[in-house]
Amino acid sequence: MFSNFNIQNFIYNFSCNCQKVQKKTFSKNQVITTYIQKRNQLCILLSGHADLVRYDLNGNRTIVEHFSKNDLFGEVFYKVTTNNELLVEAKSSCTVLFYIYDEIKSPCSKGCKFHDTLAEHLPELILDKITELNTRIELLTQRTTRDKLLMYFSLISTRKLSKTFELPMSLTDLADYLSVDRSAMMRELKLLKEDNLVDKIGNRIILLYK
Amino acid sequence: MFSNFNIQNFIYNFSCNCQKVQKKTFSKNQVITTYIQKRNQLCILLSGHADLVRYDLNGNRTIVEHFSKNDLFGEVFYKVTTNNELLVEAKSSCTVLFYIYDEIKSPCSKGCKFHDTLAEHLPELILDKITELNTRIELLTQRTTRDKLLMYFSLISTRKLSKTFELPMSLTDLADYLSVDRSAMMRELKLLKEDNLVDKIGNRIILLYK
DNA sequence: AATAATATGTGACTTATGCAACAGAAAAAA
DNA sequence: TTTTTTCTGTTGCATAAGTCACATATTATT
Repeated sequence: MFSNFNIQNFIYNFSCNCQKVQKKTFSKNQVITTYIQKRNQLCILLSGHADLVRYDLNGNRTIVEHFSKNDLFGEVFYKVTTNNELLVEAKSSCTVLFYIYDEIKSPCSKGCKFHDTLAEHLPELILDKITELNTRIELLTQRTTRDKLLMYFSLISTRKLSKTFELPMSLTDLADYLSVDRSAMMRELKLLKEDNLVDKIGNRIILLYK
Repeated sequence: MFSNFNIQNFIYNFSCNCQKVQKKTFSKNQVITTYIQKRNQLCILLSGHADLVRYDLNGNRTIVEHFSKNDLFGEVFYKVTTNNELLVEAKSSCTVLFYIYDEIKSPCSKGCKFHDTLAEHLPELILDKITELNTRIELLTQRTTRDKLLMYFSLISTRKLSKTFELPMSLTDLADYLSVDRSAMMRELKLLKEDNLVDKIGNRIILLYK
């Protein structure tokens, strides 16, 4: 995912003098963080699964992003502009590395290698984030639930290098991720099966088209 | 829009030795650029209006982004991942500054001030882009056409600091931007008028709610 | 192991949205 | 100016998608 920069090596070899790095663990359904204005928090998901979730005034829940191991999140990647609540929820037990910035690009005054390396590689990391966001926009601009499902499956299939895969989230969550009604999505999945485009055993998907 | 960095001063005072900057003009409906893989092009719209447009296999057109004066675009902000065609179309006469990078973060070997300043401020510029993308995602995750319209109007209203404003694009384009059918959108606009939430005289919108 | 909680799967019904088609207004081109 | 093109506004109809409600399966919790 990350262009040239190996985030994994980086995370496991970091050293920090500035006391601004914290590692915390969370259990399922706990709120990992809420996004607020003017805070520059950067988080790395070391293990587990988590979602960036928004609740709107109508009670609709939207999964804005879905995070897996080594994914980065935090206000650094999401300047808060509207007043809808944004929070990151643990979908399973999670370990998270928290990092608070004063200034994004300036080097750390304490000579902290972690901070400096991160600042150096931030442009690449942000560009990767942009790619994800653009993909998400492409997904959301699909006009029908069917097209959203097919595109989503195609993305996962490409990522997993296989036409058969387990969904990385529950079907309930997938509906909130695609921004469609769950039961309507289930109906469409049934139609996709009937049309022999997709097979489905529980949460395992098998793409049948070439 | 741009955090600390004044893009306007920057553009009008640039100097460049590396011959990689070009200024071009376009007339309405001309294709300014197409997005392709592995090219690092950065463009600045000096005047006019333009759209980043995607055409899918079903013939649907989606306006991915709408650009006005001083907006930045190009592959730097959009790594091409899918094989859908992406192009920037002039909506009126446009002047565009083109810039080709070899490496995004490295300083210019020719000591080109333009290049260096841009590289220095790229993180901020990209973060601003992220904000736009996130706003766009929030717009697209609105479940109904009504909610999309209301949120879009609210965004423009905030930007223009007025409850009355001219739409920055045609209604036909707005439908492609919100990813909904044009006639269905027109119908919803009529319903918004009937419900006294919005008034509309041609392409001028007046928000009536507090 | 028993209970509770959450997720999946489905159907009947309503509503929102897309589609096609057209007329008039506005804008662009000749 | 006149002509052509594009945009706006509207309708009838078909269909996709949301709502509600419930049964069953699966997964946590006690």
